[in-house]
Amino acid sequence: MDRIDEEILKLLKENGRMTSSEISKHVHLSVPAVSERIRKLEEGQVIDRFTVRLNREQTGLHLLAFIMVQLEKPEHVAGFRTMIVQTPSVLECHHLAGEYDYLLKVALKSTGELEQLISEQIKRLEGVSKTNTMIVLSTMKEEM
Amino acid sequence: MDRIDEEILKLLKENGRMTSSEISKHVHLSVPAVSERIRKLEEGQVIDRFTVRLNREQTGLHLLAFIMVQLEKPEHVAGFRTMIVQTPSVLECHHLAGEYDYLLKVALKSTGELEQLISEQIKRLEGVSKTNTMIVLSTMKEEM
DNA sequence: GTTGAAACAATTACGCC
DNA sequence: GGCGTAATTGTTTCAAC
Repeated sequence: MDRIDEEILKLLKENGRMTSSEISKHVHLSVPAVSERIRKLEEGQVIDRFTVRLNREQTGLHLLAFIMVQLEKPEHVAGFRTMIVQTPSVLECHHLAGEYDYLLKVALKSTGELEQLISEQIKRLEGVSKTNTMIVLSTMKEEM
Repeated sequence: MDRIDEEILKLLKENGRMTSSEISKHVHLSVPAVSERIRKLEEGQVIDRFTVRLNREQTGLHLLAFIMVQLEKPEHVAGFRTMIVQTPSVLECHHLAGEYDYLLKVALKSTGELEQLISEQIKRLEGVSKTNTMIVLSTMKEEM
């Protein structure tokens, strides 16, 4: 990972479909050299994967929220985990140190969907003792 | 946005560099038809952009945290905003409804860097009355 | 790392419904 | 508007160095 790799990653972050020939013009390297560097960045797991960033608003997901969840005992983690993985509206789930055990980032169509998620999916789970929901009004920055 | 568009988006989410000819085999459409659909998804802002997802661990960012920030008065927002935009370790910043005004997602190399971010950048700002930091132990799910 | 040829993919122009 | 085919153009891969 040298300066050129970092430059390539920066370009690919801005446009993941930028061609190696286009990148080669920026970093002043031949096309095979660029391709090989990208291949190695993928192989070395620096690049997790190429993906597409969707506009949630355009797909009807107008509501973004963070839900903090407290789980009573570790034996309830398996059921919680299953629910998280199977629920597409849960974008992120982090295990936390502190008062709450998990932080969920969820994208939904409406407050109705949020109510349903909290009442019928999260709070219904065994072991969920407390939740705390933060509604996002607007997003200033959102990167990976 | 029909079923085929959704299938294309699903494939591109998994691999943003998948070629149109590869996609065409999955959706049973000609290559120009696939290219045109992708172009329109970009034009119609459903696709925000193509990007690359990096492995934070591999790039030395071993610490992930969420910081909730309370700002006293709206006149302090401008300075806060500037700091957020200029700080690369801040991956996300959401304006919240509730007790805290902002939620930050930050990726750092160490707790030392976290201490520095909180003490020397965030708390030093005018108007920051309270912060609350949640350290991420592990991440179960992280999508866009 | 580079270059150049071969293989592959995207784009364009067209006709079709 | 949306699609397919075929020719052109552009890009990547593979070999040799």
